Amino acid sequence: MPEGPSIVILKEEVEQFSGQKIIAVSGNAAIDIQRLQDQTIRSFKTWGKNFLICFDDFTVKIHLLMFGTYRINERKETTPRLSMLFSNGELNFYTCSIKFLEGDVNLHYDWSEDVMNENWDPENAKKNLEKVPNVMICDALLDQDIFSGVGNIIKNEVLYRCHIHPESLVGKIPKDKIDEIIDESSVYSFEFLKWKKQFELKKHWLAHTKKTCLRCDLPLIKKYTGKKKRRSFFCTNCQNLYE
DNA sequence: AGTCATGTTGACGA
DNA sequence: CTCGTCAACATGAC
Repeated sequence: MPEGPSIVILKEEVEQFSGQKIIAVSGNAAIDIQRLQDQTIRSFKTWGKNFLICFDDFTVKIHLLMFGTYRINERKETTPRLSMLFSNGELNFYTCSIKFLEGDVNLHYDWSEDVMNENWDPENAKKNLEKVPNVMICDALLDQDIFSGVGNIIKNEVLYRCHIHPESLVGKIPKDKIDEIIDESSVYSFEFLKWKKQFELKKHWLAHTKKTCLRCDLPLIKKYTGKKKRRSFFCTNCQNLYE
């Protein structure tokens, strides 16, 4: 379900509850969620795949992991991890990771690392990549401390668009291609957002889950690459391997 | 029906 | 202590 763009959609959908007081709270989260009773939500934020509910002195960090879901003004059959009731509706989260962050949320996150944040800084990403020359680009793109919000779909689409083999080593990739990868990680994330909202995300996949290269018509390779061993779809003819 | 997947954390052993 | 591996979590699509 969730790469960065999906969490941005979540944030947009719950804005109706920003500024609202939580009049009832329940759920099976491992932490003391009763702390939220009568608290007023000051803002919603996202950092990559992290959804943040900000209060005066603390923040609730929600990560949907692979299977997390949510419902707005609806309920599922199963017990929610966290359910919040407001005077104007309710918000329910299921099968997700929920933690507290204390104090100012800005002390917990570097917003320049989030490819969808207004403070996203490509130069910062470039510096971070220079620190890991021996890492495969498929792993680097999934590193949330470099490309916060990028997930496996975005990884595959960015590498295909940039003609880069996923097992290329960061330090061996030409500088101009590094710049292109960094730029495309943000550009594609916003295209992902647009297409996801139109319920036509999959229609626009060029490589992810595809069998054939649309450029040269040769079969795409499916391989679990890098230390993260996440599946990659790529064309050995059209994507250059730098090693 | 079984397999697999848009993800992360923490335990464990070498 | 650090590194790598893997189990755990848990749902829905095919």
